[in-house]
Amino acid sequence: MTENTKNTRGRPKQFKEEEILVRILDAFWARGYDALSTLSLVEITGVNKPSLYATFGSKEEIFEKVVNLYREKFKYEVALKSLNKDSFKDAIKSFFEQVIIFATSNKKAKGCLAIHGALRTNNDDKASKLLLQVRLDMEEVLNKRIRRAIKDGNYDCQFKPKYLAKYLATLHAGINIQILNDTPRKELEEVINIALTVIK
Amino acid sequence: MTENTKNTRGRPKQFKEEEILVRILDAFWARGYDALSTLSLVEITGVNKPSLYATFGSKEEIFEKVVNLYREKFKYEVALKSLNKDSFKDAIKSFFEQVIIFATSNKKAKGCLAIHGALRTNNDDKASKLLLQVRLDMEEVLNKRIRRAIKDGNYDCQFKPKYLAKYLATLHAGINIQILNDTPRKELEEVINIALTVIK
DNA sequence: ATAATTTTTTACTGATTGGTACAAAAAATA
DNA sequence: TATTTTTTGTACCAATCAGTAAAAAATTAT
Repeated sequence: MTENTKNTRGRPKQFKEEEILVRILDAFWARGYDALSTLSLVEITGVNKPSLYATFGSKEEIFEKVVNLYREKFKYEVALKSLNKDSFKDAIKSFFEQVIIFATSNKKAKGCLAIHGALRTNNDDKASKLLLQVRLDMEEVLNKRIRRAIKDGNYDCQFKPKYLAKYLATLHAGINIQILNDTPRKELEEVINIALTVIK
Repeated sequence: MTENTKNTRGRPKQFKEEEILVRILDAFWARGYDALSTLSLVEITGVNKPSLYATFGSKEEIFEKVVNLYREKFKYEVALKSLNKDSFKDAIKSFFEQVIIFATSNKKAKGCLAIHGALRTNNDDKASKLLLQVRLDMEEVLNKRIRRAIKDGNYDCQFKPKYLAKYLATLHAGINIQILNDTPRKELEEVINIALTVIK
């Protein structure tokens, strides 16, 4: 499916779907849903519109595929790399360090797609709802990590885990706005230092 | 200037500039800069386009006027009502209570214009830069309140004031994303309770 | 009345939006 | 070689965008 394997009839595709999706992800990440026109998609990918539509569907469907790519990317580059540390506080601290690295890793984009891309999208659009789900997923991941720490006796939590998770998700969102403000990385780390004094 | 006072020549204006600006503020607040078309402005205000352009200027200039309205509104309805409390922690806590009330006060809009409206705007647009300035202003207000508390001996600050201010601004931004997520007010208050344990 | 001034109304501009019809091109099959 | 299948390239669609030209309407000043 992904490759133009032998024995397929018809003119062969002149691009690889995955490569194109990655390029489109970067573009949506940098500019949001509404601001990125389908003509821009053509210029960025080098694939003309009818081919894009035939392969990926409408703009909304393209965005849906891109968001799924992003979720995997975030999961592997941020959550998995940080949250499985033994010490709970180290894990959370590492999570936010990775968030900063991740949010500034895309040369053109600033911050997290789930936050910036979402907010640059009409509220009632399907795209907006997709990205809300990504944000809620993220909170759920933090929630699970908190409860694991409590269960394993690694963290004496003085708050309701649900609300601590929401606090961390709020912090994550806020950090991303700071990234949009071009706040230097060093200052973000100071903010996180203060924020995480609530733990332990 | 604001009213059609006597002794003015020419056909009288059929609207009051201030009332129109307030209605436009609500609309930009709810939908952001890009998503609100000039045609929508006409429908919302009942004033047709040439009159709007003659009175307020281009869409960007209209937005600039609207942002200034918003800044005053925020200043008087949030900052002044809360930050002049004697106790520093009470002041900050009250600030966030007011933020929540303010962000949910507009029936149609959710959250803070400076955050939602901004993020729904192209990064390189003038509108985006205007709203960045509003966010930085807000941080500066918090910064001043912190330094005043330290100077007056009301708060033994263990952090650099600049970074504590940035932390609070980050929290403010995050809270607004949570409001976009439709997080209930009660949960937001729990988040703030946790967040403000860093103080004292 | 008539002239001067300002606002409103209608109708429009060129540019851009998401999406598509259609035929040429390139491959496998028969 | 001829046919079938799929993708590509061109050229377009109606809708919407921000912004405006020009004349009609409503007022004050002469």
